[in-house]
Amino acid sequence: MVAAAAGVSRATVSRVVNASPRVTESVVAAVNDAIARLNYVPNRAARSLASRRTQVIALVVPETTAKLFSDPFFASVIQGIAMALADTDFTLNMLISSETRSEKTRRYLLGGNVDGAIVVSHHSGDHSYAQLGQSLPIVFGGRPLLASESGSYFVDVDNAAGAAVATEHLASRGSRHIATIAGPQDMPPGLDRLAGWRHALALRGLDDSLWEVGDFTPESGAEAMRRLLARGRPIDGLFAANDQMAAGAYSVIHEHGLSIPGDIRVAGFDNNYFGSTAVPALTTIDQPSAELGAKMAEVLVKLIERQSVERVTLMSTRLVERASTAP
Amino acid sequence: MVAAAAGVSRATVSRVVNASPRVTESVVAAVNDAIARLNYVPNRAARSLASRRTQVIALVVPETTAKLFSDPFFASVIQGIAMALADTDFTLNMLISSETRSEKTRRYLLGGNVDGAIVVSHHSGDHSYAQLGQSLPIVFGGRPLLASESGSYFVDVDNAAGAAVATEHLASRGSRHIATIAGPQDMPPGLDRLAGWRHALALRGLDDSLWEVGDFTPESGAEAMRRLLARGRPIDGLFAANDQMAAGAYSVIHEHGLSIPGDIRVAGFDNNYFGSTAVPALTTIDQPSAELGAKMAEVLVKLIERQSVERVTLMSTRLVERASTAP
DNA sequence: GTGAAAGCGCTAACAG
DNA sequence: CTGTTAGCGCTTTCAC
Repeated sequence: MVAAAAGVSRATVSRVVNASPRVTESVVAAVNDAIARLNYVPNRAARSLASRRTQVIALVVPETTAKLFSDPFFASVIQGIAMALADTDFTLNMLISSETRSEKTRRYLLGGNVDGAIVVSHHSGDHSYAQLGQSLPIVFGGRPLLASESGSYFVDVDNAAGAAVATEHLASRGSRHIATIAGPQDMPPGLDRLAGWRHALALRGLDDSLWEVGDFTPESGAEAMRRLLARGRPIDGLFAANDQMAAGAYSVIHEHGLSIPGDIRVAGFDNNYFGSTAVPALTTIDQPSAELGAKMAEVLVKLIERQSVERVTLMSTRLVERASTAP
Repeated sequence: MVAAAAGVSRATVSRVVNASPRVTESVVAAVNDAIARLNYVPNRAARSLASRRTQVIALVVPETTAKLFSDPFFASVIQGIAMALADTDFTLNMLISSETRSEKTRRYLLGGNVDGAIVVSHHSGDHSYAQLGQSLPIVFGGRPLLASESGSYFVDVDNAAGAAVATEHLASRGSRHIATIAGPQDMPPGLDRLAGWRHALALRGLDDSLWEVGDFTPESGAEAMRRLLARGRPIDGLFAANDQMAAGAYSVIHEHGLSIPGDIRVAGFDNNYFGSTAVPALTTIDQPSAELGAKMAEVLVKLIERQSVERVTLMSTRLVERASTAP
């Protein structure tokens, strides 16, 4: 180790690099100076081999969700993770784990190649990696679908609260027959946003039977809207569980010669450009996606460093009012 | 190394793991069996320390492009990289490198922490990391802006050809006064798409003075369209250098009481949902984004393994015809 | 507070 | 073809 040419031993240099408290100040300065001068960069491999810590965090992305990236929300979450980690000594290792290789992923994770993992999936309820949580620090994006897996650490957005806010907003603007296009009922966001809609209607004493299920795609939103209108009952408000489905619903509403917000006020959830570029611009619920990712990274790092952390972190949402719910 | 309990030496196990050709078949079988039985996973750190190869590839993302992820094109490129790498033993390490830390990134890359790097940026012409190419295998996404940096390896989409195809398509549908909203003229895609538009018009002997520059955002597209219309000259065709700007132009065209494609046929570039969700749906040029990423990974891996590769790889585009250019 | 010595788990010559 | 012998560059007891 050349830096030892700073007049000290390799061990001391190591201490300085690792910010050990028990090193004389003058020595620290001398070593740091030498490090800068020699352009020294510690070798990660050697370091982890000796310390038995890898400084690597895995980002597990179930491949069935190859579309993951095409969803701006997740892209943003991942960005948040990357940004948060950039301030630490941890490195991000993306694992696209297809179903056929999930066993391989599992072994890789347990093989001492990473210090912890972040699991992000469209099927965020899928905590099938939850069991690993006992052998390796893991943080999930999204609450588990099953209560039985509630032992895991996770960061989630408060879906129910957000949905309730959007619904109440529609009501406050005057809508009385508020329908919803819910997400898949086997995914927590699908369930929770429907529950939030119900909750808000209950508080107002409004009817909560006007709901159809979609799969978060624009097409499914259009179909669901078609089914809702086919019921022949009055509808003057719509809460779509995401902006994509709201966009799909838009086209059907227009097809039927109805206007937004004139005949039907519409609110979505996610705040992405499906909503912002729609005409009229869509009122929606904004999720702090990058912050969510950053929080996941933060929780994981604490977990790895054995600091105490909450098992559950819920991030709050924000209503973004736009033309689609004008009074 | 427990697997040595398969009756052979550590060295032999190593050979089997690394698929060395000179090992007796029966021995290979025995070792593999033991590996499976003992659930053995090689330690990456030890491996790279000994072999002096890290099996890590850096994905460098200049942070000035924090919006990088919000662009579906790049998200898809990154996905392609990740997918391609999943089939190899290489691991992806994302580096969000802010300007202030670019020196740190540089040192990290040269510090023996990675075997190679992929640089992806909005300012794809920025090959400021190009110099590193001499000490470390590097592949860039997008051609360099300066010819002087042409020594680097890069994978790019054939922007000029795509733009020409879109423009010729407008002409073939009957447009004779074809304008363009170009991208920034300090970015290769901005330059090349403008050049492609010019080229196509030249072949037809059409006027090529109708152009304005935008910055790839919808807002800039709207402003550019406003300026184009303000010229007071006839326009019956528009090629926007990306779908976002085309979307921006849409609103201005409609504001002016003009119809698409009735009065003006419009074509974009990128094929993302700005175009597919626009009304009428936008004819555009599709880029094989995921394949582009995959190709970058492939080229880099070959470079690392000292196989021969082309310095330049151009991927071809595809015209996606939609309502905005109906005859 | 600092140095010396002993590995971390694996690969890479070099002999056999 | 396979075993032996050395390290890879760093952290970490354990003395001093």
